[in-house]
Amino acid sequence: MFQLDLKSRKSIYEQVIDNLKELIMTGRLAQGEKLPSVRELSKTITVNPNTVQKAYRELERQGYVYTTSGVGTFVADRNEIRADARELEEAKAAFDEAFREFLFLGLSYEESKAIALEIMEERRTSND
Amino acid sequence: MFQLDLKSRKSIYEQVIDNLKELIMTGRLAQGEKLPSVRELSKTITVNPNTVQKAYRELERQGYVYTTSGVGTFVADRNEIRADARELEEAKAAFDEAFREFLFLGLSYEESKAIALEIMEERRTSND
Amino acid sequence: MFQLDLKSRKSIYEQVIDNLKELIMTGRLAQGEKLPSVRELSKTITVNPNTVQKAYRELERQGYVYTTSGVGTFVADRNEIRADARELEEAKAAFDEAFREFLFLGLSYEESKAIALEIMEERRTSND
Amino acid sequence: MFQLDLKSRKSIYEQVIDNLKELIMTGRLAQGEKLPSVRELSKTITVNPNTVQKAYRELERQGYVYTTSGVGTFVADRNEIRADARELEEAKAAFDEAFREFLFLGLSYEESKAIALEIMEERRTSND
DNA sequence: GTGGTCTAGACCACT
DNA sequence: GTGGTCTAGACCACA
Repeated sequence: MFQLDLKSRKSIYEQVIDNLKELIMTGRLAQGEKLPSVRELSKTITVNPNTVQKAYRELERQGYVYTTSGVGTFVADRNEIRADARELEEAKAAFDEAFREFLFLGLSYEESKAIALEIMEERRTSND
Repeated sequence: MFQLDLKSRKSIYEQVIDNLKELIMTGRLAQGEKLPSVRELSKTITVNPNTVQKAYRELERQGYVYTTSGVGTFVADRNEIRADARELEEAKAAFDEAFREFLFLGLSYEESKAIALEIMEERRTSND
Repeated sequence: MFQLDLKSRKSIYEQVIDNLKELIMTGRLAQGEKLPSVRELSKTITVNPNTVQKAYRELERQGYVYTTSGVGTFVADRNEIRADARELEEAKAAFDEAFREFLFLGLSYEESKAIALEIMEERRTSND
Repeated sequence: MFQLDLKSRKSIYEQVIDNLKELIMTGRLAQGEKLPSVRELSKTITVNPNTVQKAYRELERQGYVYTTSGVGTFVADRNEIRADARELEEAKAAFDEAFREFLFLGLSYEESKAIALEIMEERRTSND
C-alpha cells in the first residue's frame, strides 16, 4: 500500500506523510484506528525510525492523528483537521504553478483547462 | 517587481525562477528580449551572482530562455515549443499531485475544486 | 581510476561526469551501487565539493544516477530507461556531428569511417 | 548558406569555423578562392567582426586557408590540411562519447552500430 | 554523514 | 561586459 520513491526529490518523511494522509482521507485508516507503531512501520517500509517518527509528529501537528503516550497513535476525527493557512497558501501556489506549466508547454488556455478538469474529475471518483 | 522571501522554505534560486517565469508568461519580458545580466540582477536583488546564474541555467534547461555566452540571456520563442508527450505527462502528473494536496489538507472535493477553478480563472485574465 | 586533466579544455566537472559514465557503462559501478559521497570524492580527486556536486547533479538529470538527499547518490537502473524518441534524435544528431568532425579535420570519408569503426569496435569488447 | 545557432552552446566563432570548413570540404569554396573579407562576412551574418577574425585566424592555423596581407584570405590546398594530433584525439573522444550515448539510451550494441552506420552512410553521399 | 544551498571572491573565454 | 567555472568556507534539512 505504501508507495515510496527514493528517487523522488521529495524527502522521505514527506512521502510517508502523504501516504498516511491518503490512507486516512480515503478511509482505509478509519477514525480512531490505531496506526502501526513507529518501529513497526519503519521496519515494514524499511525506513529509518527517525524518519517515521518525524512524519508522525508532523501529522499530529496538523491534526490528522493523536498520540496517547505509551499506547499508540490513532486517527483523529476528520473534522478536526485544519490545515494551517501557510500550508494552504503553499498548496495554492504549487497548484497555480502546475497549471501554468500547461500554458507554457504551448497549450491554449482552453486546452489547459480541459485537461485540468479531466484530471480533477478522475480524482472525484477515486476519492469517494 | 521581484518578490523574494528569505524566510520561505523555497530556496532563493527557485524563487528567482518563479519570478522570471511570471514575467515571461505575462509578457512583461517579451520574446527575444534580453534578461538582465547575471551580475546586474544579482546586484538589483542583492543576491549572489552564482545564485542568479543557477536560476538562469535552470530556466534554460526548461526552455524558457536561451543563452549566448558573452552576449546575454534571452527569452525563448515559446511558439517553437510544442510539448513533448513526455513533458506533457510530467506536467499532468505534477498537476494531479498539486490538486490532491488540497484534499490532503482536509478540504472536501468540492471545496478543492472551487479553489482550483478560482486559481485557473485568475490565470485566464492575467494571460490574455 | 580517475583521470583528470586540469589543462584540458573540458571543464573539470565535465571530466568528472565522463569518468563516472565510463565506470557506470562498463559496470564497474553496478546498478544500485552507491557512488562515493560528494565530499569523499572531492577529497579523493582533490577537487572542490561544489564541483563534484555539479557533476552529480548533471548525471542525475541525464538519468545515470539518482539521489536520495541525506542518503547518497546511486547508479540508476538502466533497464528502466528506454529512449525517448526525442532523446534518440538528439543522440543521432550529436553522433552525426561527431562524425563530420573527422571530415572537417581533413580526413577522407574512408579514413573517417575506418577510425569510427575502430572506436566502435573497442566499445563492443569493453561493453560485454 | 550560413547556419548559426545563437542558442547553441557552441561558441559563435566555432560555428563560423565549422560552416567555413563545410564549404571548403564540399568544394563550394574552391581551392585558391577568396573568402569574403572579415568585415563583409561579419556584416552578412551579423556577427561581431572580432568573432569572424578569430575564426579566420584559427582556420589559418589549421591550414585550411592562407592570408596574404592586404589582399585577402584564400582557400588553401586541401592536401596541406593537417589536423594536429590533439584535435584528432578530441574528435575521437567526442565520437566515442556520442556512440556510447546510444548504448546508454538502452540500445543494444548491434542496434547502436546499425544506426551509426546508417548515419555515416548518409554522410558519404552528401559529402561527394 | 549526506546532499542542497548560499556567499564571497577569483579567473577564463568569448563578444 | 557577459556567461561559465572553480575554490573556500559556511549553514541547513534530512536520515
